[in-house]
Amino acid sequence: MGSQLDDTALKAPLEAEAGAIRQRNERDILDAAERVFSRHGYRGASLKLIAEEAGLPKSNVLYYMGSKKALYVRLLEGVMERWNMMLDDISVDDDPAEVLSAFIRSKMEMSRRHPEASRLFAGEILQGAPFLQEYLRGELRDWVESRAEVFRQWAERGLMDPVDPVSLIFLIWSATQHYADFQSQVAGITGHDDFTDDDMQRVTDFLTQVVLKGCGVVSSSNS
Amino acid sequence: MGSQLDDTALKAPLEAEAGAIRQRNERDILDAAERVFSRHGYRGASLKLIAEEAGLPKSNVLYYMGSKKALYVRLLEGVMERWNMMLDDISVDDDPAEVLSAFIRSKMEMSRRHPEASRLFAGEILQGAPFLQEYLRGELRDWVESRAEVFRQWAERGLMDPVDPVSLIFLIWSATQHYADFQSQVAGITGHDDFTDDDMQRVTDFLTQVVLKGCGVVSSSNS
DNA sequence: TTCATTCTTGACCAATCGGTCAGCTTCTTC
DNA sequence: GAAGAAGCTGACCGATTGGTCAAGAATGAA
Repeated sequence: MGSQLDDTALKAPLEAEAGAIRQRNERDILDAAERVFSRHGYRGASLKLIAEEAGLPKSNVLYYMGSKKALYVRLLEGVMERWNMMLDDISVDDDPAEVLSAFIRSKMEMSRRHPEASRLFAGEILQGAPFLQEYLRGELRDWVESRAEVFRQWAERGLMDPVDPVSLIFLIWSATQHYADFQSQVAGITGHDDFTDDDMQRVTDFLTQVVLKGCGVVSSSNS
Repeated sequence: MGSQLDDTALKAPLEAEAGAIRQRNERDILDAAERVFSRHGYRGASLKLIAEEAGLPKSNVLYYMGSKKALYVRLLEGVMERWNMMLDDISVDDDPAEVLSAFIRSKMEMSRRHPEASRLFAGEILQGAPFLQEYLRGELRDWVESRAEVFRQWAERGLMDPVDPVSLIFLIWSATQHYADFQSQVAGITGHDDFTDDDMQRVTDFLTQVVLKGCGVVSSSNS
């Protein structure tokens, strides 16, 4: 439905795309909130701080977001949306080496480019996922199960070892997210306060090598 | 100094071992606090809740611990102490396969047996390690560096691939801690609300296999 | 028994929290 | 330019926070 020209010349009777002012302010608030929530956790973050970070009075934050909880949930939804786009179109006929490499690479890039979002998610899970339980047991579970099935079939075809696919997914998740969630630990130990793109590339190569070799993935076209 | 019989018959002029009442109450408070802090984070945890969990009035908690911050720091110190005992005596002459297996196994057992402690630590790191920066840049860094040196020498002797040892340590840390820190995610996705010892064993075997094979560790005596 | 030390606790406090609201200004649309 | 919608915000509220304190109860060594 709706063609391509409903861009600005529409009344937006329900909500959809609101005025330009609203759009800009909501963007500012969400950006600020992502930083503050990821730094202090849900309860540790205060609306006052978020408002200051966004350069608005506290009342204005409430005006646009309704409540602290609503703001938080909206942030989480945004993260999940970006998240779900990953590995969205793999099939048994793809090359395992390529798919797993791409998976590791894109998760590492996520850790590099959106560490706050990653930490926001991590904090939510760490505290028992009070707002995400439904998502975990629903969408995400299905996502994992369908990828796991592909891995299994690769194993059957002898393209990789018959390892438990779910454990493999967890392994890649945890190893890559570590560089966002535990950034301060990584920085403290390596001494690199600024983890450069080069550092990140080295880690990506390391993980790719270990995972592929460790799972006995036969590389068709390789480096 | 001090022989073995200074057990109970001593005045304890400074602090050391205080009265039996103090010892019992402090233990109760610390246990309760570990649960509450790990569940709600530092700022999310309230002294009132900790007190209730410990079965004491709030004032009593302050009486023994001084302040919320002091209680939290003391908990962290306890976790670090247990932590530092791991892999404390490896040498170049040990068998890489055995050492790495033992490392993975003991970290998995830690995740299994002390998930609250693990989550407490994770929460602290996630928020930028405000209380642990010194520890990270000092003790822990040295710990990592000395283990890394052993890994390097193993590689030189051809006992494993020349992978970056620090990345390898991070990989094992993250993959094992995942099962404590992200317990709710693991539970939500696998459907196993109770992750049994058997599940844990399977994951341990998986990780051991992938890491050893992935790093080209030659197993001398193997399974 | 004496008496100092340790322990226990409810009342209280200033600060901060998320959230409401009335009244204001600024836009948009005809 | 009138009128209604959208945006803005300081004052205010009840609840909760970490922490203090004084006064009393229990404990233990002499």
